[in-house]
Amino acid sequence: MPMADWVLHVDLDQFLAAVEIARHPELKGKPVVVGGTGDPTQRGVVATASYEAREFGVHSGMPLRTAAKKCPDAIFLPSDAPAYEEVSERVMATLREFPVIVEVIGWDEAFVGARTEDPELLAADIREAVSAKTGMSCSVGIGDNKLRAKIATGFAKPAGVYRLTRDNWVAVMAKRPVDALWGIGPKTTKKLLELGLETVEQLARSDPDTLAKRFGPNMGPWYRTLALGAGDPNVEATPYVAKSRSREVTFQENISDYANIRSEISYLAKRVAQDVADEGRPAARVAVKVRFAPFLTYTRSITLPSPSSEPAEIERAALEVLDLFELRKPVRLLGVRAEFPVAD
DNA sequence: TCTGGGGTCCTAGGACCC
DNA sequence: TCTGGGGTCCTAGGACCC
Repeated sequence: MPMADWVLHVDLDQFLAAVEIARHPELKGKPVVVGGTGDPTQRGVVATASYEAREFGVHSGMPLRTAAKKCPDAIFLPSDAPAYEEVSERVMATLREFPVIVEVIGWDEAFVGARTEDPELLAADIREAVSAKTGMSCSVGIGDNKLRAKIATGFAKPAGVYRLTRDNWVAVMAKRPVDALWGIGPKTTKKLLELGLETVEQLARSDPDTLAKRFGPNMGPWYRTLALGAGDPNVEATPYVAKSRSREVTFQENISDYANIRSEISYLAKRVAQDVADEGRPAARVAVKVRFAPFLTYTRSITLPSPSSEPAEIERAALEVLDLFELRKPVRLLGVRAEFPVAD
C-alpha cells in the first residue's frame, strides 16, 4: 500500500462506566449507570451507561429516574470528573507516543493525524497500547477527513476498527437517514424532511440555494457538503483555548425567593470568576441563564465596560444581568457564563 | 422518558455610523 | 421630507456536540 495521510478517530468505549468498572472489578458484566449524584431519585441524567445497561434501553441524556424504571437492577454511580480526567490524560499521553498528531476533542475522544501505508495496522497498535497502558477499550474510525473518521467510529464500536473514505462513502451512507451525519440533529432532520430530504443521498443531490434560504447562507450549503462526505482533513495539536467559562446548577427543588436566587447567582459568579482567573485572561462579557419551571430557558448578557478578571466586577455584572429578568415563575436552573474577548 | 453541565458556532434584528 | 447601501457591534436564541 502507498504512503498516505489519514485521519483516525479514537473513541473510548463506554468511557465513564469503563473507568468505574476498572476500579470496581465486581461491576464487570453488570448494568452500570454513571451520572448526576448517583441517586436515581434525584434530578439528573445519564452520562454513560454500560453496554449491559444499554440492553435495557438506557442511554446518555436519559433522566436517571427513567433509567431506574427501565433497569431497576442497575448500579447507579455519581459522576467523578477528576477520576475520568486522570484516565483521559493517560490515554492521550499514550496516543502521543506514536509518531502522529493528536487533537483532543473531549474526555473520551481524539483525532489522530498520521502518515502511514497501513492505517488498520496503526489502529490495531493504538487499541493495543491504550489497553495495555490504561486498561481502557477503544474503537477507531479511519477516514480521509475528520467527518468520515468520526462517522466510521460508530460502525467500529465496540472495540473495533472501521474505514470510511470517498471510496465507500456512497455505498455505506447513501441510503441512511440524514441524522447519520455528524452535525445534523433531530431539529434539522425534521426540517429537511419537510423539504422532502430524508436520506444522505437526497441531501447530497439537493439544491444549495434552497438549503441556504431555509437554513441560512452558511449552514444550508454546509449540510449538503456533509452529505457528500466533505470534511476537514487537517489534524492539529494546537492546545485548546476556551472562548467562555460557565457554571450552572439545576436545583433539586425549584426556588422562588429573590434573595435566594441572588445568592445563588453570587455563588456561581464567584466560581466563574475563579475559572476566569485560572485562565489568566480577562472576561469581556457576562451572561446569566435562567430556566423557569416547567422548562423555559432564557439568557441575558452584557458587555463589560472593559475586559476584567476582577471577581467583584464579574459578580456585580452577573447580578446586574439577573435584574434584567422578570422573576415571576419558580426557577429550576441558574447559570453564569463569562466570555473572553474574540481573538482577531 | 419532566428533561445535567459544559461548551461551540450560526443566524438575525436593531442600533449606530458613514 | 424621505431616503440608499454597507459595515460593525450588541444581544437573544437556536442547534448541536460530548
